[in-house]
Amino acid sequence: MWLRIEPRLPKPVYQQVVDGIKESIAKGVLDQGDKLPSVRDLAAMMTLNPNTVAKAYRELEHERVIEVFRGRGTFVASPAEVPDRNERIEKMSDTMKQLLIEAHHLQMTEDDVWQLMQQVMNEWNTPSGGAKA
Amino acid sequence: MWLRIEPRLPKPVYQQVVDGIKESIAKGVLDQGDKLPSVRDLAAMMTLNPNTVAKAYRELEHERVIEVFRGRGTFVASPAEVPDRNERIEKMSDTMKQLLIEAHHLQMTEDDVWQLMQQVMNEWNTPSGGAKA
DNA sequence: ACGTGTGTACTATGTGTGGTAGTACACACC
DNA sequence: GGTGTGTACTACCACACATAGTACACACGT
Repeated sequence: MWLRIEPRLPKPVYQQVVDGIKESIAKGVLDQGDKLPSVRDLAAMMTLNPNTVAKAYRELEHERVIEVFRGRGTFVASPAEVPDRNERIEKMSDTMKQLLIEAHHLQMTEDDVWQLMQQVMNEWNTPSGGAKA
Repeated sequence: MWLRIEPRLPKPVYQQVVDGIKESIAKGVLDQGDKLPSVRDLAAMMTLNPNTVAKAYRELEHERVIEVFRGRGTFVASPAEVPDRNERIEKMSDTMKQLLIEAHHLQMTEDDVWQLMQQVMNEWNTPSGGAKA
């Protein structure tokens, strides 16, 4: 299964579902048009409450990551206009700024940050689940 | 004042205090040995509860960002061994990975991410509060 | 027309975190 | 001994997260 949930982590479970599915899509494990498990099925598989999964699906639909067809199921959406794009890029900038502050307090130089970023990108492009089939 | 608190934001207030102080130090607005306002004073200034500020100070002390002297006050610590350094760098990596996923869903290329990072670093080094006095 | 599979909506309940309020204590310094 | 400091409590409220259970609305195959 492409999803792994850790109820212990501070990150809310529904958010882990959202992030997990987005990661699977970004990695190409899930592709445009692929059908996702039903709310009830995924809940059973992950031993979660259907409401929790439904909340995750709602969020993903709002971000236009998936498409929901009542009575038929939910599917990975085709890339299209993304809502709130500017706001979300702004939030990415804030996150990066936070990274710089944290780096400073870890006594890292900006070069160290670049290097770490490079490493993360490499690991991202390398692993088995890499590109689409 | 170097601190700005927005109780509306989803980020907990005490965390905003923590981050705000760490940012001020990283920017050089606060320097090694500088005295911070007392728990009660800062609470009054920011219209917060003393307990909330105390919680922030506790967290900052745990990270060795500040030093606390009972009865005397709290001061910006001198750079030294940082606790949990590896764990925190791991967390930075996770954050960067999340950034890459988010970027993908915003239809950004890796070059776009690099460029944004560059821009954030520039803005970080530029502004008025820049280097130490 | 009906049954099944789907997402959705609602109420209720329990738990944990965040925040405030108030009080009391412990220590350092003048 | 008084003042300024951080600390430790207890109590209370608000909110988000999660679960549980029930019911509804829509699509599709038969």
